[in-house]
Amino acid sequence: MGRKPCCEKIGLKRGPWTIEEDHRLMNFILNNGIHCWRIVPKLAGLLRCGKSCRLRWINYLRPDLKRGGFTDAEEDRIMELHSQLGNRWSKIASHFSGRTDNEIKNHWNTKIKKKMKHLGLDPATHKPMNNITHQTDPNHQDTKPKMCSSINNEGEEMKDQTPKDDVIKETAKALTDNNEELVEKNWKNLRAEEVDLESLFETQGNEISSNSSISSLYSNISRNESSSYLAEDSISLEQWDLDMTDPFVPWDLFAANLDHDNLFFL
DNA sequence: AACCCTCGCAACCGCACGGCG
DNA sequence: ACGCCGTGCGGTTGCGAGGGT
Repeated sequence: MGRKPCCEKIGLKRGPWTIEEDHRLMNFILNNGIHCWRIVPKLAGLLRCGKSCRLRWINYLRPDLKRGGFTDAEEDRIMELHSQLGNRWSKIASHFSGRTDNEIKNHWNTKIKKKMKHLGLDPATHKPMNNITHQTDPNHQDTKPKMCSSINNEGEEMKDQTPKDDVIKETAKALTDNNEELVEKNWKNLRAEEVDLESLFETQGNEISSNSSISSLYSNISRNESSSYLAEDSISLEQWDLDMTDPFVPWDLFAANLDHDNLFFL
């Protein structure tokens, strides 16, 4: 009746890995490589199933993992690849060095999905959705940005949006008019369309260089851009980086001493 | 202080797939 | 062609941390 389990579950440990288990697995793999995950736990002296060992290695112990928060560029790339590949996380992960499919999948489900909904895009289709928020907020209709170039290829959905050039002109005027609210609003949309706002700011810089309010606004938006998409996310990327750093495992030392010839199996 | 809720991440589960005899 | 086996993949769950009441 059905397939038998991949491993004998009785007597095997489950749940979070201990440091000692991590060290045992790391030492074994680095000394012996991986030929059969099923026998790895037995030979390494671990009360885990092979699947669990594989997952732990791939998602956490592998020395080439990047770890830490995703950059805006990475997020944009994930969205672009997701629009082309769908939920094929391993395929998406293959476009990034040092990122795992699990990591990307988690980031998608916890952050990017929210970000897209916030921008009025359906995470499943990457197309604009009829959002109640937009219907009740007249400002949203003109500022709905596109996030992915692939959506551009579809064409139709974007035709009714405010032309990018007009928004740029409007933003430039808002800069000179000291209209902080409009600058901030347009900034997010233009940034989402990959408009070089730094150049725009420099262009307008002569006229507003004495305007400390707009300058500081620009700095604040630039610095906190990613978190500004998500008003509910109060953790900055810097903070996240710190939180994501594992204090117990000396990765750099580990990687520096690694014989990369042993990683043929990755 | 205690409880509840939400969020993010690590880990698990079950199915799919490919290699091999 | 078929069944077995090991591995890969994507969806889901569990749990700890942090914030709110």
